[in-house]
Amino acid sequence: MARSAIWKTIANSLTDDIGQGRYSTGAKLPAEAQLAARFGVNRHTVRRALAEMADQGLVHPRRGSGVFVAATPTDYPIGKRVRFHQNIAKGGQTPAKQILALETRGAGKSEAAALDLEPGAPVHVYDGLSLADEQPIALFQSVFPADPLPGLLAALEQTQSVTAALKICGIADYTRAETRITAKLANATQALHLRISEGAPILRTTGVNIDPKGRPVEFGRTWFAGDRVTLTLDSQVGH
Amino acid sequence: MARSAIWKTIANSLTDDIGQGRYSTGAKLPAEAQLAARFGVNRHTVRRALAEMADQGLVHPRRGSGVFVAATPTDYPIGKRVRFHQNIAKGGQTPAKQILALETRGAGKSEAAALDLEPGAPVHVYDGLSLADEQPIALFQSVFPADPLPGLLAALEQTQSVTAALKICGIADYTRAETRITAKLANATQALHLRISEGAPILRTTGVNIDPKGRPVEFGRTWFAGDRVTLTLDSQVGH
DNA sequence: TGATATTTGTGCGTATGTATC
DNA sequence: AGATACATACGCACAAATATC
Repeated sequence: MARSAIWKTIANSLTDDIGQGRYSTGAKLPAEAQLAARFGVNRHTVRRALAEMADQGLVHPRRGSGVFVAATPTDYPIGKRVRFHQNIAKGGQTPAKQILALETRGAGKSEAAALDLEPGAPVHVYDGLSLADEQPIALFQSVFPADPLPGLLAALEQTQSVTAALKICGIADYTRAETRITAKLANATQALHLRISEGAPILRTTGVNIDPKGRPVEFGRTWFAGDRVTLTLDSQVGH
Repeated sequence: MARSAIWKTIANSLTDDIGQGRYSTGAKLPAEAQLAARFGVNRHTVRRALAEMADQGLVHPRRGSGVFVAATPTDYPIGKRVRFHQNIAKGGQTPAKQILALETRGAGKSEAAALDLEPGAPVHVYDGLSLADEQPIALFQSVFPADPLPGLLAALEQTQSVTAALKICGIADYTRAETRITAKLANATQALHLRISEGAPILRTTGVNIDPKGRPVEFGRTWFAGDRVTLTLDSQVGH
């Protein structure tokens, strides 16, 4: 049996090192020259192994700086009930939210369509930033019909939580009716807030939440930092 | 009542033009200078309108070339049953698949874990390209346990369809057990196959399909061109 | 291949109306 | 009322990418 290529062995070894926690997330690997010396191979061979690992998203090189262990992305379940606080807490991380803007204005076309309103009807808009363990995870914009929810903005300002604020306004439960997902590149504003570089990959989801009677209560758009989040869908049922 | 900004009016007007089909997808809008003349405003004002539309993904500018109407992305439902042919055909487009590679080899670690096999156990691997209306939509790699499916590669070569090939091998139905989604940037190989530029956004999904008895039959990874696809999840049920 | 025109991207300066303190 | 900040709009010039001949 042919033994596998040296670079594969090295890649496996380093992958194992990372898996065993000998290099923690964000840590810098030894320089390529040092790794080459350790494994007794040419630097090119180490580079081939690192290239493979970078392609798999395990590490990311920074020219002139070093090769760093990539942060393992946070799992974010997209199911019938999407709850940021629960999702993050379940993964053992500490959730937090930061308010960027709270306002009431007229609904745009797509917002009106999603919420089943007339264009221009008053809506509450909540722009914010979601964090896990102090690290920005996602930018979001939630749009709510204003008429049935007069006290929502005040509740949001207090709690910062959509779930809690809706409960205060009399909506004890809501479920996800539809979700759409695309990939985008971060623009300057998103990059700034999410502390990623411009042009980094972004997962954009749009979703509509409905109350138990089927009335839309929230139209949400979320921009996840692609490097930090994996959306997971567990055994969902179609139509 | 304050009239709204000129640039907003222009953005609405152009958005309407696109919606009405006066500019079809892929078409080039008149040059900024011409639009400025048409609306009787400064070029900056037109640019502000176009910037808004670009931010919403309605158009995308190409320096030196023009501003083009963005293609409306193909909807791709991710539900309990994920079937490429049906998904595309339902959207009124013509599906096609192109085989890039068919082989049998030993399972890697992650593949073995997903398929509930020992690492190194034989697996069939199907690398391919999915197209809708002749346009590349996604790259995929499907991995199947080889032992229970001896004739699979031949069936795949004939039909190019996973569903059909599995049926030939005695698996009449299969459902999606788990799906994971992240955003990446296209590398050179992916860019080449998908005919997008390197660094363009990619939607990567990994999923496991199981037969009615709950045994994993396929471990699939798919790289969607982010600009051309929107994943949709309709009313799924969690855990 | 190379020169030229076209088109978008960027920067600066100026001016005006409208909120906000 | 005054000062300040901000959004909007116009004008000009040049850089950078692309298209064309």
